[in-house]
Amino acid sequence: MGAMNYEELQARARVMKALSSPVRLKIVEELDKGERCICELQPLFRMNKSTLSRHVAALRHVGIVGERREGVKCMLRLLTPCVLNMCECAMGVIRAEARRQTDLASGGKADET
Amino acid sequence: MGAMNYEELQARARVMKALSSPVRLKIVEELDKGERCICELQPLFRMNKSTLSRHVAALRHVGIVGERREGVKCMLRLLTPCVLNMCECAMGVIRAEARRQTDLASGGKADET
DNA sequence: TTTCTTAGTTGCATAGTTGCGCAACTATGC
DNA sequence: GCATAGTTGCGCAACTATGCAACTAAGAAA
Repeated sequence: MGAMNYEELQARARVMKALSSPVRLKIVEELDKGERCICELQPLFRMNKSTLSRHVAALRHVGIVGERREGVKCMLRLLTPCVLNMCECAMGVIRAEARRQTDLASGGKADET
Repeated sequence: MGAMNYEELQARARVMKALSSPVRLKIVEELDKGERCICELQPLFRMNKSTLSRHVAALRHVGIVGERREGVKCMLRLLTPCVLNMCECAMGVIRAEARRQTDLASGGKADET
């Protein structure tokens, strides 16, 4: 991955930011199971529907989620299942850090994913 | 990747958040080339060293970056090169979205504005 | 030793951003 | 008309990014 200009870095940062909320990650996780409308997502969260709508909008805005109108509902789906890889990578970081903490406690050295 | 509890989602969100800034992404990009101290990173940004120090701290805090003291300097390095995969994934999302925009513009499928 | 220099961190103040609920709105269908 | 599904404007509280200045840490010089 070569040197990037600032616009590219910003674009990437926007994608990361869209995924930097547990609520939005949970939405992604749910949509991975299949299409859902917001009204189906709502019972999974105890928050105002306007707030949930904004979280979904954030994901739509960067192109992670797409919508298809079906009567009164907006059916949502993942446009880029690639984001699941990102989640896996994030887990890698978390596991590596956890390992480091453990190894620190038991005297050893740790590294890498 | 099975259903996750809220703590796991939060942990992932923290990793994403650490990468949700163009400055921090650039730091990661630079550290991918090899160890660097903050004083070597500084010329790449036109910001106060305290601000840069805080960006680095954010990356250290989630376990993306580690440090090794060498005299007066703190040599920084990527602990989890896995984050580069995340960046690649983010590029995938960006490219997919760009493609969608292009298809829309050239009178493709959807209606939209 | 003490002082000086370089590298980095931290407290504080400020400007800007985000997340949230509430209420009002649009849009679709009955 | 009414009901359901979503969006949007507004205001507030919490958080983030930033620069400045003061600080610590380590080595070099006097």
